[in-house]
Amino acid sequence: MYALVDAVAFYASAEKVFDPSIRDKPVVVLTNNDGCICAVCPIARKLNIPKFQPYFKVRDYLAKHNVVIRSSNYELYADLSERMMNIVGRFADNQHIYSIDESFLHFQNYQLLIKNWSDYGLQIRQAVWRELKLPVGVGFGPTPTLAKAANHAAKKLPGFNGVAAIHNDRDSQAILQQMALQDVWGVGSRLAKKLQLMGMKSAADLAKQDAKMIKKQFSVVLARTVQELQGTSCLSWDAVRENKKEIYSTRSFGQRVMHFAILVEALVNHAVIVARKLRKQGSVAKRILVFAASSRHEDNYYKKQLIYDFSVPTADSRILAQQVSVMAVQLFRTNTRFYKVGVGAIELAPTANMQLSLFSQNQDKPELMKCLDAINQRYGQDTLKLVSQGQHQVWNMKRHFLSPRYTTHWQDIPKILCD
DNA sequence: TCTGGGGTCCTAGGACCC
DNA sequence: TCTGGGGTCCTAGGACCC
Repeated sequence: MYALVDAVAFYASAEKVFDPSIRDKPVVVLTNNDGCICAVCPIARKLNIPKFQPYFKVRDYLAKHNVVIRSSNYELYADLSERMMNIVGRFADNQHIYSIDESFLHFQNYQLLIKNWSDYGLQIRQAVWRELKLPVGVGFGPTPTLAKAANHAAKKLPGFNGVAAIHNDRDSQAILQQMALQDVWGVGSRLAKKLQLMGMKSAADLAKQDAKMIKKQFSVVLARTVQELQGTSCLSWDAVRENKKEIYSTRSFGQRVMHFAILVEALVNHAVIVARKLRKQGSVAKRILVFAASSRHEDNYYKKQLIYDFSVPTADSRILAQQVSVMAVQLFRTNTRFYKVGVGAIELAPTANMQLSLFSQNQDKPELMKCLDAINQRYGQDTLKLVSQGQHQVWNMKRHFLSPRYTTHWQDIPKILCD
């Protein structure tokens, strides 16, 4: 049995944890640079506020309905996420953290002990609420895709109170019939449209399809989804938590950037982030991609990207940063209003069998990196950093509606005032 | 003033080679 | 008369997810 546990409108709910005064109000959270709406709490959802709309387009509507607006407070969310994952992880022998607010659980030994999955889900829900004041949804199913579907039902369909369990075909039929095609994990708006043209109306119709036919007409990926909906596990537990094949760090600037030095500084910071993520999953980069672009919404849209192959694959922050700053020279163009830059490691190898080059000296200092990670882990990100990462980071993002970093900064710790 | 997220994986089509 | 293949690698862009 699998479970998927995730938070209800995680970012919006996280904002409510330390600010009970907004718990009964509609709350939305904006993406980086306060660009788009990325989380809508259940109360705000009733106002039909669409996700991923540019904020400036709905600003008046939000103001009219007294919607509370918050910028993304990643430090707060990351910390709450970690706590939530720890609580949820206690309930199974295997956990895979899928995103900041979702984790899959896999029950092997526990399976024998659990009599009633719905009750068990309720226990998970109650534990997270009691210890963290975050609402979660819990879905159980014989495959990861069905667990996802059950989770969707738990939160969106009437009759389930945040917990749903699929034990057999009858259960899955009942839920899939009420599910839209694009609510299936792996089916987006594009695929949903095509499937509708073939006469399918609900997730249940997709589940009825012949996987071989789907593979022929669409892709392996969708064929897998169909089989998963039918109750055949295709994503083995190991596949669910496989290492990433690409690792990116990209960001748009708070203001347009026209200076070379600032562009380089931003790119170096992305390189450092990519290097850290690589080390975390035990990979080294064989090939990296670096890009810089102006805004798509502007005339003379400019984008340039470059690829570089390391003769010796690496996850060393210094080496990646160095290479990226060399490449920045070719990305830069004068009189260009740069809007977004990024670095990606697009071909990876495991650290364990690192290929050494015959001709070039290996500059990697894994021990130094280990030390750097340990210090930053303990004292906060970028406590120890490269000089080229810069001091002030003027290019950083715009966050006008930022809440306090309640759990990660001493000066922001909640105070209880007594008269 | 003027605004438009970030991350990962997949694939179609082009370039190149023999 | 006049035609003409197939594999690999690369890359941009698409699709999906949250």
